[in-house]
Amino acid sequence: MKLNKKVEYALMALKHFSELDHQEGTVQSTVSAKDIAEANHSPAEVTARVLQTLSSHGILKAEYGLHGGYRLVKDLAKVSVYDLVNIIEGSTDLAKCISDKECDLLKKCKIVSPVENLNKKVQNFYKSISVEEVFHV
Amino acid sequence: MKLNKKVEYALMALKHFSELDHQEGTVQSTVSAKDIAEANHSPAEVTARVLQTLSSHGILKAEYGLHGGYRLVKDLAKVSVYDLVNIIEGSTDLAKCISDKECDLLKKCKIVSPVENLNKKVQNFYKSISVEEVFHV
DNA sequence: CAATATCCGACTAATTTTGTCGCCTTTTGT
DNA sequence: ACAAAAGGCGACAAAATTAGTCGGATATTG
Repeated sequence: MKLNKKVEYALMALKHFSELDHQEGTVQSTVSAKDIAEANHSPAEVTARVLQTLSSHGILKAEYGLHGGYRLVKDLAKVSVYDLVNIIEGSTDLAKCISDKECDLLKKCKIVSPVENLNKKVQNFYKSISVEEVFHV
Repeated sequence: MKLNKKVEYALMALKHFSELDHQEGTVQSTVSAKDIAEANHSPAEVTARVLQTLSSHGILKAEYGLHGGYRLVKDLAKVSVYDLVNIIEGSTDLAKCISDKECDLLKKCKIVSPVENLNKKVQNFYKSISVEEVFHV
């Protein structure tokens, strides 16, 4: 039931981007992975990987080169916690058995549908919360 | 964000108990840890431990001896998913830092209150779902 | 008093999470 | 042209957590 570090780093990074104020009509400047990591005291390599993942999913946009880095390109009001966790962790399933075709136990067990039921409720809940909403306490 | 095995075993066990039909006004018969484990194909020792935990928290009642075992003594409509996870896992915190006084990172980081905020929302959600509700798909 | 239960501490094994390293490609400034 | 700074990515190593096992103690019943 815990958030993992990568999701935390992603949240920290997104918060960093969301706090950059930038002029109306201008393009927000880029921030390098290194700078994000330093600002958040998060390990550089891991942070870089997280940013790459966010970039490959269209939340950030990456730019190569000397003054490269990342830029926020998606409205965080339109990114749900569900989206974020799926992007970073790859799944929001409550139990492995839900996607696991080889689970002997759960084929026999009586709780597959109850767990699937709970799973849907939880996922819908996470879908209902945007990242922006999380930041505005 | 995943349920761990112990919680799954607990759900399976509770479902087992909830399906024992028993006469109005009579005491529900006991089921041993061994029987529960066999019925659910769950490892005996771990299952036993889970049942002990449920027992020490007043959800089941244990009886020693030859015809001993466990008996459901709490209305599952009054046990929330939040309760269950807390009993089995000891915590429902989304991030370690929330209870961890020694987290250097999070003292400096910008997302403690956002994460606490999200944490409360999630916990309230889990409080709103009873175990009985999970079983009645 | 033997059989069958729960109870519980300590331990091991397996898995997952977390972080690191090395090397690659792309872009920019000099 | 080319060095420096940036992202991209596969493979690996370390740490932490989760899952499961073992041994023995206590309680109850026939």
